[in-house]
Amino acid sequence: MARPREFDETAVLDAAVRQFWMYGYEATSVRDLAQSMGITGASLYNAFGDKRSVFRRALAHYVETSFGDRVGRFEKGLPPKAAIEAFFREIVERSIQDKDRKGCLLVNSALEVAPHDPDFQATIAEVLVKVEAFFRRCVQAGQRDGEISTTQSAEDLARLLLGVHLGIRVLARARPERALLEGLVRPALELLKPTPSS
Amino acid sequence: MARPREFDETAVLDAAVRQFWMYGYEATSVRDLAQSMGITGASLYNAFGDKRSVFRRALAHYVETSFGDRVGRFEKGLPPKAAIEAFFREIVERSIQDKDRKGCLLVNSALEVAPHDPDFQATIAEVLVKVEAFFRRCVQAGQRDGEISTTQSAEDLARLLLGVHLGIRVLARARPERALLEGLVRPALELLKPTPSS
DNA sequence: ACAGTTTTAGATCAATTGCTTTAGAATATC
DNA sequence: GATATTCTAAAGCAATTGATCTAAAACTGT
Repeated sequence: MARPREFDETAVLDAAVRQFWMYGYEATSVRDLAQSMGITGASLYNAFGDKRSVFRRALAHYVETSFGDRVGRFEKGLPPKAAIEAFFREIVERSIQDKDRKGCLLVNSALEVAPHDPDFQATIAEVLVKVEAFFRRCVQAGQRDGEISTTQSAEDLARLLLGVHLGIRVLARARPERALLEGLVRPALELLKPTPSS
Repeated sequence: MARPREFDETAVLDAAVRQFWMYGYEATSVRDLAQSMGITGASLYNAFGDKRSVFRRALAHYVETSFGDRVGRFEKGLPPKAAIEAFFREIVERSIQDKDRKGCLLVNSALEVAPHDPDFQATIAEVLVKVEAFFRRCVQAGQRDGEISTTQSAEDLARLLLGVHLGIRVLARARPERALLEGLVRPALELLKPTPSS
């Protein structure tokens, strides 16, 4: 019963993601946002409420299309250890390819916005728990199949993989060098190998 | 031949470090800075030039007193493997203790300011190279002494330790939980152990 | 066709940003 | 003790910030 919105919501969200991803929350002004989203400031406030809400929506959109998609592709389509390897291979490759050094919006936000915003703190921590849970499921399945070592608990191995993952995301912004990132992953994957004796 | 400065430079730098550490570069205004440093805005510009320069000095001061001090204490006073363990133990402990979730100013800056500022990009990358070099020296020395495994190259093990370190720094801001951080470090240290067979 | 609603665009708001200026107080050298 | 220099304090600068308002344009349902 009224004039319909002229813009596609997921399309403008993609643009918002890109902007926050490149410049962070604080350094992105509402005008920057509106321009890159191709809408006016009034439309932005009309459709989303305020800057924080745009960010909230953008972050959720990013997590869904980035991490969620990756987990879906690898966990269901590959054996556990291969899923872990593919996960890291893809992230390393994208980190090296990305000339903008954007890193990971979630990790960037974990450092920039989480510490001073209880809401985002909880949201971001939850996602990190999900990343850890993904690794844990893979490790547990691999341990059952005998393709992953059982000398360390699945919990600890998952924690290590989470940490390695976050480390890669930091280096992707500061030192996106292939030798460094691949060399970092190599020992981590080696740690998963079962001991030849058992 | 003129009126001397009324404030102690390292004291105000400590205050600047604390401010940038807690709120980041963008979210810290010059007024915030001046107030926490206990000097006026004019004195700040008089003594340091501009906000960027204050940050540059503060970051250098932080690296020196934080990372530099730690390396000095552990590398010279402990056997190589113990130095690595002490390094991680101290960082984990401080991360858990810190109610402000400040994390590490260097890592925070690597994500916030490095990607868009070539100067800081180089500076921060250099420090990360030094962290990696510290780990590599420890691993190499440990491998010579036989207390660290030689199944992986010292270069790769150092890269892994660097990545684990950065991962801890991220989690320190988002999920500073003892079980998580200690569980993360455990497999990494296990990886260093020489194989019993050799 | 009309009424009702919601979109747009652009001007505009007060507040804050990094930074400068002006004025005066304080000190080392001669 | 006079001079020169550099400090501090506070007001003030233009630009930008997040957010709002007014009005005109556009669409749906009756």
